[in-house]
Amino acid sequence: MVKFSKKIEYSLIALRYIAGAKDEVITAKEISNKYNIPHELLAKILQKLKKENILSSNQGVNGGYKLSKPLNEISLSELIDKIEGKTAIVECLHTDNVSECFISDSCSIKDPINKMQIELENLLKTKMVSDFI
Amino acid sequence: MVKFSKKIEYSLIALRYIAGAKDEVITAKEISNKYNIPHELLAKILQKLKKENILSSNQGVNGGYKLSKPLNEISLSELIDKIEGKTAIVECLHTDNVSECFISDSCSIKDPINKMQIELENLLKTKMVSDFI
DNA sequence: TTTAAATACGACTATATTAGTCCAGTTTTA
DNA sequence: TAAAACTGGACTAATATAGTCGTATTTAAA
Ligand code: SF4
Ligand code: SF4
Repeated sequence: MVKFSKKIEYSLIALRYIAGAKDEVITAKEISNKYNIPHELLAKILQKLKKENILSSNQGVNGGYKLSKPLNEISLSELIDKIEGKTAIVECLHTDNVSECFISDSCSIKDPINKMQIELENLLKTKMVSDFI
Repeated sequence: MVKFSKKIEYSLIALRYIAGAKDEVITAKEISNKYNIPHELLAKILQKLKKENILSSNQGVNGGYKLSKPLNEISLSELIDKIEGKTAIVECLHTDNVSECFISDSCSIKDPINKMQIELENLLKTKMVSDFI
């Protein structure tokens, strides 16, 4: 029910490492070597973080990634939404999604579940990536 | 990252229904009909809830389930643990489990993740099943 | 005493999600 | 021009969730 995906864990490890490093830019390889994270997978994640404006990158030899903003300005909520895509705790609360729960009409717990979702979101919003250091 | 499983949703719907019904006992069929929940699946869930002492049951004709304790004494945390089995938000925090994350030795985020887990658990412990009404 | 309605249990299949791999680019510096 | 790095998409593998099936047992009532 509540579980971090590896993508999120790898993101946190990588962001933390990049934030703490002295070098101007950090390569995916350096991080994947240091933490035994599968290189191709980590590369994908960093690319995504770049696309989402959490990282910026230089290509070519001596290229790599650096932070676009400090870690205390990135909430866990934001990170999750950007890495995994915005999700809801139950089917019927997805906004963008077309799939509909076949119980929906008769469902008796929608409202309280909705409130629960908000409480969880609030917790995730107040947790900053910088808190994972 | 945070998602209710159908088993939990069905549990909540069923518990709520059983708590609100006047009849002495409620059958799995009655609930599955009313809410379009797959009967066999719901039956499994109710059996599990019985085994975990949240429900008690009578077999045979006119049999069914009733609550073993009031809903305000069952936390969401307890329900999840009993239905899905005790889980942790990351591999390395599982107590019973033997599987080990291959990053574990070098992992830099174990401690803060651990704290996060405790915060989430606290939220789930304070939410009672009776709050889902 | 037979039948039907119900729980009980375990194995099985199907589907969805997550994790990880592969390959063929492009960019940049030495 | 070669090597080091990012870029991007398709692919496969592994795992977890959701749902099904078959068979047995219990029990009240006809
Ligand atoms: S309608 Fe009810 S059962 Fe279906 S996804 Fe929403 S909360 Fe869950
Ligand atoms: S060791 Fe680190 S990466 Fe591995 S499961 Fe624990 S927190 Fe996640």
